[in-house]
Amino acid sequence: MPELPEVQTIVNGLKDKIIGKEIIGIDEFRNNTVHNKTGRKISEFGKIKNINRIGKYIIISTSSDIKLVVHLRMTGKLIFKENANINPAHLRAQFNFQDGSVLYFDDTRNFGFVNIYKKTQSVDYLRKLGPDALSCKFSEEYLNNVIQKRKAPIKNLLLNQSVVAGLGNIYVAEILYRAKLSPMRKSYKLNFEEVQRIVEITKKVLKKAIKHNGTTISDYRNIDEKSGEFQNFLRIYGKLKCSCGEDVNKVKQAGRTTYFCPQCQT
DNA sequence: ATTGCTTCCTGAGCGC
DNA sequence: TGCGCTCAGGAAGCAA
Repeated sequence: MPELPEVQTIVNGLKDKIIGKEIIGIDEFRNNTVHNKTGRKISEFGKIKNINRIGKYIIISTSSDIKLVVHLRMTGKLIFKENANINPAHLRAQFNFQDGSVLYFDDTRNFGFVNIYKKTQSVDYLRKLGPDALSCKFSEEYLNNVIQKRKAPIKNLLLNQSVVAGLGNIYVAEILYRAKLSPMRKSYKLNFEEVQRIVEITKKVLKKAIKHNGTTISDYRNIDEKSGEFQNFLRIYGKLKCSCGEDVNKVKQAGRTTYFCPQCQT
């Protein structure tokens, strides 16, 4: 469910609420949710030191050099409460802090996970990620270089987390619409000016979405269970008509729904 | 190496 | 009301 802006909104919320809190335990309510690869007891993890984001991954680091890697996939939510007083419908795990506050991990479809490593452990799936979409490493030169060698449609390439980390189905649709590029265009056929447009618009759209706390279509909520507001700024994803009057086309690309306007996007 | 299809899982929304 | 079908902000794991 969540893409970069939604994950960033969650990270911002967590920074506000849980830095400095000591983890005293993690309860698991569904199998295969929490994977502790540290060889250490959860009671030894210490206090939350920092929270970061790489692509759609949330990285929570602690004072005893542990990192908790959380991925929410389609329906995962993190919900923070000062007291353990709610019972989320699809609770998979909860983090208990020394002061009685709780972080719930709720996930309807069971696709998400919490993996725990020592700081020094190398994490394969993180190593394989491309540059984060908001980092300066995701530049015109970088994307142009990657794109020249690829035959896949530009939409599929932008969804590939090893090319650029953080984009998902909604934001790729919005970016290509605003860049006036057809999602079906073969990557290597884009010229440098078009690549520039993609990179520039990507950063602009993501920043604006973060400012509006992400996009809520159905499941996504921040850690206070509040919806985002960027759905009010969507121009193509989920739309029936383009502002030009043309019907929005809906096709499948690599198993995912693509929305585009055949008039405006070429 | 790159690509795209299938799969994991649950629930919402729709037509009948 | 209820059944069956399709669809969903993701990404591993395959096979070609």
